[in-house]
Amino acid sequence: MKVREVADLTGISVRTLHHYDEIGLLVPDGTTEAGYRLYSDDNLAMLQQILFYRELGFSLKAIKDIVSDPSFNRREALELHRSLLIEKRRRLDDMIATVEKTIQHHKGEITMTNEEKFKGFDFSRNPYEEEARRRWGNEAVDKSNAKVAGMSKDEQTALGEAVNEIYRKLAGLRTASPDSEQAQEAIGEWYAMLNRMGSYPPQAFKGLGQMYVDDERFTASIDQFGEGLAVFMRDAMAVFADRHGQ
Amino acid sequence: MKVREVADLTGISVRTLHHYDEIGLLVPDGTTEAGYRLYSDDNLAMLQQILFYRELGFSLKAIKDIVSDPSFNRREALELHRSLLIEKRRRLDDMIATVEKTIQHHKGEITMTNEEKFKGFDFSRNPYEEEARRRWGNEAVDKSNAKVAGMSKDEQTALGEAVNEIYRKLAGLRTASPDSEQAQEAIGEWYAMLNRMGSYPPQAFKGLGQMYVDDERFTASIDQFGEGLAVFMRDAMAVFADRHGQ
DNA sequence: TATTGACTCTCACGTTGCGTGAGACCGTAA
DNA sequence: TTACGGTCTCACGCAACGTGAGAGTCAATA
Repeated sequence: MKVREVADLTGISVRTLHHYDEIGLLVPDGTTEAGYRLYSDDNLAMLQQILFYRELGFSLKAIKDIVSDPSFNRREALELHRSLLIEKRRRLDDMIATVEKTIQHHKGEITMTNEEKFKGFDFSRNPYEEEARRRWGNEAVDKSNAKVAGMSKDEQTALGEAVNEIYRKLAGLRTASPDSEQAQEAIGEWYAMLNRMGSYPPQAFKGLGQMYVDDERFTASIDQFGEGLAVFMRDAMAVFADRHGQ
Repeated sequence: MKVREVADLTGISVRTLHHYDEIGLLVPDGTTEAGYRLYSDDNLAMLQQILFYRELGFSLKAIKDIVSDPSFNRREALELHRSLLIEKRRRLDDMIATVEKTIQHHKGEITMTNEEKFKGFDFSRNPYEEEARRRWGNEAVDKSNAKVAGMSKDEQTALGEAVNEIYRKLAGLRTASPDSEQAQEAIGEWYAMLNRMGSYPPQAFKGLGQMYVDDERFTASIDQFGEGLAVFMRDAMAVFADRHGQ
């Protein structure tokens, strides 16, 4: 496919495709003798990934790092996308609620604090680090700090909220069996998430799960999302690690 | 409130507030003798509006035009916000569905066309909407969007089904003459349908029909119901408009 | 065959919406 | 009165393209 066709298909501009070529983010697989860019189906799949991340507010540089990472797993990435998108929708819900409240407020029906007025619009004020320190203790945070520090505020916020999303999902499943399909799928998201921040081979993942139960600080903060969640996660993580390690 | 307080409350940076002051988008109501910016509650309300529009992707210049317009109606604006946010969420739903489909696709369970792969990613550059805004102005399009966005999922599904029904009926008639009684009756239903969503004077209706043929994206999607349907509809719509316009 | 007219290419500068210091002043708590 | 954090105004930097300019390409048509 030539530039124009790709542009029409995806809704982005020709200039944008040129730009992505320039910075090496999306280099077309082929060119005609005349120098026309020719995009393959693989290029299109890659572009889809790029647009996913762009929509989520990642910088092009960050996107390049992500998709060119050899450990980049398409399937896990897609599942991460899904949870990030869901998180974004949740934020939109907050904003919609804020608007509706404001409308009511204008009708004089209720009162709003200034803080309420901005609920859902609070993107850059990032609870990630504080919460993470609370949740995992300082060492764990320091370890992943290198990676996280390289991210933009938006990316960090997205991550922190995605973490909450996974916790909530797991909390909702915690009465099921840890080796149930749903539980394993959710814990797989958690695994993918952790591997965005650091490198966790299955054994480390399993050990981390054990720590959730052994270290009461972990237990306490995890169980905020639901009584017994830490134990459930430990078990699910163990099953996951055993199935995926060799 | 001083800059820092506003920044903390809203999650935007001090620099951003300075910037908004510089460009005259949000000038604080007062200053101390030392030159410190002092933001009033009105300023905060205005900032809320600004952030609404910003989140929706408007440029700061556009936002300035909007909020400084004397005819700017806070309540209507808020209701428009709500519907635009809901529309955005709907697009997010599309994207989530696309991701889920892609995940299934990776599992080899279903196949996807290239077009499907990009559904939901065609945001502001939506050619239909842009064109419609150019031709009939913003209010008509916004109102139509608002109406559709304000519907429940079920209602939207029902609407979509009704639209398809009319298309099918028209497709069945497309070999007849565009000014035949049957054709004119069916196109009349189409006219009624459109007027349920927005306001289309006969001339706009005629123009819309022309667009079905001029813009190949329209043509393609309409002709899915039958080869030549777009052309047939344009002709029938022109006849209808001529007969019903004054 | 020549000529459109739509498409593509590569520079290269312009624009938006801030980020990021630098250097100076303000305010209050010890 | 000295420290220390908040605030001010320049002013340059940067990402992600937009927007021509000028030139080559390609298929259809006169």
